[in-house]
Amino acid sequence: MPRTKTVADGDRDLRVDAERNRNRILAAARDVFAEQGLQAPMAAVARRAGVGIATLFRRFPTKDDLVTAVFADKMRTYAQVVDEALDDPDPWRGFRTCVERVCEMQAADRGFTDVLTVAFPSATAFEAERDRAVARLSELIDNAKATGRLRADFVHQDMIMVLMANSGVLAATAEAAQDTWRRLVAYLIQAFAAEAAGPLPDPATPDEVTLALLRRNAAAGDGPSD
Amino acid sequence: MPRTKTVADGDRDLRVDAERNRNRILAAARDVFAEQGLQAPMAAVARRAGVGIATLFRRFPTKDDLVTAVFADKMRTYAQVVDEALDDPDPWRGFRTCVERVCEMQAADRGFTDVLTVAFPSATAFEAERDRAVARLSELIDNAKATGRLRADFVHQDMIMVLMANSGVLAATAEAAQDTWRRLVAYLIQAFAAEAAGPLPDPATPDEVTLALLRRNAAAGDGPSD
DNA sequence: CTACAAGTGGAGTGCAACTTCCACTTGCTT
DNA sequence: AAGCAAGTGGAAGTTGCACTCCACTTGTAG
Repeated sequence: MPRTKTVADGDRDLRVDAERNRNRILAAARDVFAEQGLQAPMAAVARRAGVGIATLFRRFPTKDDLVTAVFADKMRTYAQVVDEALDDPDPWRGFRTCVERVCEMQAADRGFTDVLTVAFPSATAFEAERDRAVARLSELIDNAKATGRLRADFVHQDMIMVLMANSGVLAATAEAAQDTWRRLVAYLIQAFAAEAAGPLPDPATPDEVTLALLRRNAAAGDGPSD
Repeated sequence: MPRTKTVADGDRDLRVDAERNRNRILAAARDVFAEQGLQAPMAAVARRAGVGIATLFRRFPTKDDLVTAVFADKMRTYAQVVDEALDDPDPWRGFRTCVERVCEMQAADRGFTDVLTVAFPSATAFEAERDRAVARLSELIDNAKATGRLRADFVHQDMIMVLMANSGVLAATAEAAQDTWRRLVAYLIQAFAAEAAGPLPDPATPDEVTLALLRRNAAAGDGPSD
């Protein structure tokens, strides 16, 4: 038994060249998706990575697998932004910075915008990260509310709403008026301030929002019938 | 000279059955796009209209042509909403109603959401309507500002920004949490109130926003090169 | 150095969409 | 009533993509 194969879940140990190619593919996919969005053809990723298409599909049997792998990282980074915001001695400033940072990341990555707007792959890879992020975010929100600066009726689902809204602006302004998202975010943050508080419709439940965040293309098979 | 052919621009007078089919196609397209979005196949429109595909393409040589024809109407309706808002004796209430109504229309029509988010066809058909709408909108905005309720740094481009943002929320919540857009709009309107006013990044120029609104898929040929 | 399993690349397949072609039908003119 | 241009439907053509197949190459164990 030459190979030690201790790792079970998906990646047994690859031959060194294969491992190198795998990394190249991931890096290429990160770039390509960020630039062109998720609809970028697999061939483009392969070309950028300098490998054949077959190699790409051997490592990631389906496009969803590749997308998932690429964005698992990103999701981790998002969670990290929340962590950093928690370190800010001024929770309200931390909160605002968090919103801005997250939207900025979105603006820098067309692929992530697509993930929210257009389609999303298998969910499981993200759930752990998501739950952790939600917990931290709720903490941040509570702290900010405690200062009296964040309106009391803000809920963590609103953060996802911000991402969705930002997503729409980014998608529409990819070619022109590219800084529009900053204005949107500024408006929203001002709306989140306690002084601005007026009545709001009830938010969706966290579960509904999660569903909205992940579902999307699962319903691709709903029959248009006639 | 049997046929009177007075109408020059695109539609000479059709045979009565052809005219009937044309109307059926438009009605079908309106429905199909509203339900399924712009990515609905042409075949679905033909099927719904009860005509063959060739008939559809004879009337609208390209999918863009059909989309344009369908949404020229809608654009007119949008402009009308602004007109109604101008009639409101309370300009600030008129303004808020206008924002809500427009977003509501968007929510009711998945196709219009796509027009903003995903792609857009030839521009010319809309320009007249757009210019008129902008003029009326500016008037509405000025009136609302005069009451002191609308913040002074609001610009008409912000209305498009609202549509874009709403578009993102709607696209993401098509399957779940479908009322999220109402909460977004409520937040935004509160942000537009004078009391909430804080510093904002400069808006894009009107031209940039128009470009962003119409361009989108014109750049489909930009070479990903490597 | 040799052998072979793992790895590779590019041609090929299937599919879903837009668009075109063409043999047939039909409303309108005389 | 007859003729024919306008109109029609569905079958093909085309393109763009995800994904597969297979003859070849290469890292590595003995």
